[in-house]
Order: sequence, then C-alpha cells, then structure tokens
Amino acid sequence: MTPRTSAQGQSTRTDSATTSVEDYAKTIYGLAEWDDTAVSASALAKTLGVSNPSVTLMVRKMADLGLVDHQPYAPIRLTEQGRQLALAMVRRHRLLETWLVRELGYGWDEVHDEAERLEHAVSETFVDRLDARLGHPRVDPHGDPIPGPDLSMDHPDTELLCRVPTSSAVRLEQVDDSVPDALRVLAEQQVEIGAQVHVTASESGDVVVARTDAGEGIRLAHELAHAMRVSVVRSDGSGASGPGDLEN
Amino acid sequence: MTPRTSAQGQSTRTDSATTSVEDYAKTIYGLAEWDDTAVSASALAKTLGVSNPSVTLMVRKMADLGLVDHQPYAPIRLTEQGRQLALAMVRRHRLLETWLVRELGYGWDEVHDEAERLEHAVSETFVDRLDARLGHPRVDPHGDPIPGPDLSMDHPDTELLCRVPTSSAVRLEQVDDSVPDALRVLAEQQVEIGAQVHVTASESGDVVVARTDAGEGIRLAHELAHAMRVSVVRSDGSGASGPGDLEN
DNA sequence: TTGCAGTTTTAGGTATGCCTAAACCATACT
DNA sequence: AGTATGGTTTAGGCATACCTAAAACTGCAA
Repeated sequence: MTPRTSAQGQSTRTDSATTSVEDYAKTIYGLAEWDDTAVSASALAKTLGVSNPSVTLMVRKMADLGLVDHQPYAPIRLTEQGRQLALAMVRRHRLLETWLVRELGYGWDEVHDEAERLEHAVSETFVDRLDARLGHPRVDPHGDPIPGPDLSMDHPDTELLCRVPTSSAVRLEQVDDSVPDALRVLAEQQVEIGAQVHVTASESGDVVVARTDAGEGIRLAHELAHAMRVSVVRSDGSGASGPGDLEN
Repeated sequence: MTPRTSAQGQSTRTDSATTSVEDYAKTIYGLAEWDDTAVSASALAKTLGVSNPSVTLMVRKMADLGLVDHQPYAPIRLTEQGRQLALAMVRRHRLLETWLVRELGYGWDEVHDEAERLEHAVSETFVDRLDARLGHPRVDPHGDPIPGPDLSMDHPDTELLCRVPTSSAVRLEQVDDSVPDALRVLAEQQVEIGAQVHVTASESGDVVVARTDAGEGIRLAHELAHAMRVSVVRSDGSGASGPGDLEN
C-alpha cells in the first residue's frame, strides 16, 4: 500500500449521469487503473459488451458532459470530473459487496452481479449510511481498496500473479471480483486474502502455487492467475520470470 | 387482520418485466387494493405521473404480456399473473423499507423513495436472504403487511381515518408510506403504529385525534387523515360520521 | 511513397418509453 | 333521441442507447 490517490471535490456526480454513463466511466477507469494506458475505443467496447459505434457515440456524449477528453481517432481519457464519477461508482460497488458478504451471507463469488445492479440504484445518503454501518471499511472482501467519502483511496502496489517469477513467496492481496471462477477456486482451496503462498512453477502465464515451499501445488490457468494480484514477500532470484502477460 | 389473500405459483415474475412494467403492475394493484374498484386509465396516469396516451400504450403492452385484461375503453384489471408480479414488487418494497429502518437508521418518512429505486434492482435471491435476515417480518414499519415468499399476505381490515365517525376510539394500524408529511406529523407527535387514539372531531375529512378521550387534539388535514388507516376499538354511536371521502 | 490492415467514425435503423395534439367513443343530460 | 362533456385512443415525435454496414482515417510496411 503505497501511493494514496486523492480526489478532491466531493459530489461531482452529475445528475445527468445515466446508468450507461456510470458504467462507461467505471469501465474506463478500471481499464486504466493498473497500467496507466490510455483506453482505446475497441477495448472499451469489448469490456462493456457493446459495439464499437456505440462507444463512439457514448464517448462523444460523455465528452459533452465534461467526463472524458477525446479527440477523434485518439484514445480516451477521463477528466478529473469523470474520474470522480468513476470513483464514486467504485465506492458504491465495493461497499455493497462488503455488505452483501458480511451481512447477507453471500459468497464472495456471488456478489458482483448483484452489486453491479444495486450501485446504480442507491442514493448518496444510502452509501454514507452503509459505510458508517460497516465501520468505514478500507478494503472489500476481494481485497480491493474502497474509496472514502472524499473518494481518496489507498492504492496497493501489487503484481499480477501471472507475472511473478517462479520460486517467489507471495501474499494474496486482491482477486478480480468479476471472475467468479478465480474466486471459487480459491474458496475451495481455502486460500484467503492475506494468505501466503509459494509460486512453484509458472509457464506461459499458467501458475502453480503451493501453500508451503515444498507442498503440493494448485494449478491456476493463466486466465485465473491473471485475475489475482499479490505482493511479493521473497523473490528467489533463481527462478526465471514467467513470459509475462501474453494477451494484453 | 381477517382474510388472507393467497396467491399461488411462486415466481411468475416474467423476465420481460421492465422497470416500467413493474411500476404499472404495482400501481394498478395499489389502486384496487382497498376498494375493489376497477382501475381507469386516467387514474393510473395520474398516480404514475405520466400522460394518458402513455398509459394506453403500456397497458396494451402489458395485455400482450398477459399481465392485464383490457378491452378498449374499458377499465383495467390485473390478471392472476399480473397480480403476482405486483405482489412480488410489494414484497420487495416492504422488505427493503423494513431493512432501511431497522438496520440503516432511516426514518420511516425517508425510506419510500429509496425502496422505490432499489426494488427494481434486487434479485430474487437477495429478497429471500433479506427476508431471512430480518426474521420473516409480517409487517413493515408503516404497518403494511408483507407478502410471504409464496406471495400470500394478511389483509387487515382497516378503515381510512378520514372516514371514522367522531368519538370513536381507534388504533393506528397503517400509514401510507408515500405521504411523508403524514409520517412526519405522527413521528413529531410520537404516535406510533399500534397507538390508541380518540377521534374527537371530524369535519369534511379533516380529523382531530387525541391521545386520551379528553386530551388535547392533533389536527390532521383531510389529506393526511386519508393516508392513515385504523381499526375501530370503540365506536361511540353518538358521533356523526364524517362526510366520507370527498375526492375520488 | 504508396498501400493495406486495422481501428474508428458516420449513416441509417431498432426498441423502449415517454410526450402533445387531434380524433374518437360512451355516457349522461336536456 | 340528440348532443355535449369527458375519458380514451390514434397519430406523429423526441430521447436514450443499442445495432449493422459502409466510409474514413492512421500508421506501419513493402
């Protein structure tokens, strides 16, 4: 947990933010969150599950609303205002997930879709009261940091599991909540956030992790290892680094 | 609490039920719940805050979906399937309100709008888990009965406060959750559901109620008295009945 | 430098759900 | 019975947000 992203200016949540606009903002933010890549229209389209032309139109609209910067044929970037909208949505989403798991008996692999719908329906008041009731959690059940009321957020510096070199000791920090398979595998193996494991093998993104240095391993397909983020506890120089993240 | 409305056939919640369809069904049900009047298009339009033509179109659509019976120029009636959709929405709404009041510190005059939005966003699973967490409440904070998982519901036989004769002793049973002023007045006067009060005066729908037979009264405008339902504990024959419900 | 491949945008169209204005029916009253 | 009044429906439109097909641009490569 090192840098602390801070966002000023409270409720810049424009009333003209429809459900779609909220989703676009959140998705643009999510695509650029880790790698600071500018976002292409087609990446957005793929992630949102809509056609490319739809993205063009929606992005134009969001530019008019002052939520994104976008010149024709150029990549898409959130404005400060857009970033705040996105963070507000992230806050809602993660607080809702925390609540669903803690108080409604949901499994951590079941909450994503429910939160995805609820986040567009709750009021600012609701979010603040929920936050208070939960004791102002800083992290959701998947290990993702929760933006505070001022939208500032701890930004842990973690590594994709699929990019960690063999023979490292790592601590599981975050799991992508939108990949239920990853969540299910971990739940089955009783590996929880904060658990320390060893990367015993790693090839073309597939990763084998074991609970102890010599223990039996759990094989994780690239797709799953790509959904997990870890902090490196000990990096054994001997192990060759995995070939990196193949598909973008 | 006498008759018990029972509705078979669980989750007849058609997937083609959009937010609008859900609102229409709930509103049609609500308008016909107490008085078993068939619902006119314009009453629906007024309640929903949309134009008359919009209602015609939507009702046609709902007839195609099998949710209402409707011949041109005739009143509108829910089919069994429509009634079940409506009851499912009522269940959601009242459970959400109960939760907001009990666990999120909302006042009973603040929950309506929030529940109104949330009820369209929650899943069947969510509703059932919430119901379980709350201990399967049979009544919401406003005294309205909550349909069970099978959509059956106690149907208390109560009277509009504005129609109760002077000098009756009554118990407050229900307050319309969509009339925040009524809720606020009662909260200010610390009159709660189940409280017994005396109707000491009543003219053209305005009603004065007092905590004791001789105590000082609280004057309730017709509009507010119309939003409260009571059960009559003692009806003093001497008092003249109010002139009844004027509008509608 | 020209051309091609891939991305992005324009053009034109669908579905939902709402609107106003105008036509229509049905009933109640003279 | 004839007609006025009001509720209801048709007709024609608007906004959102999506689609496919076709045109346009960018930038890399021969």
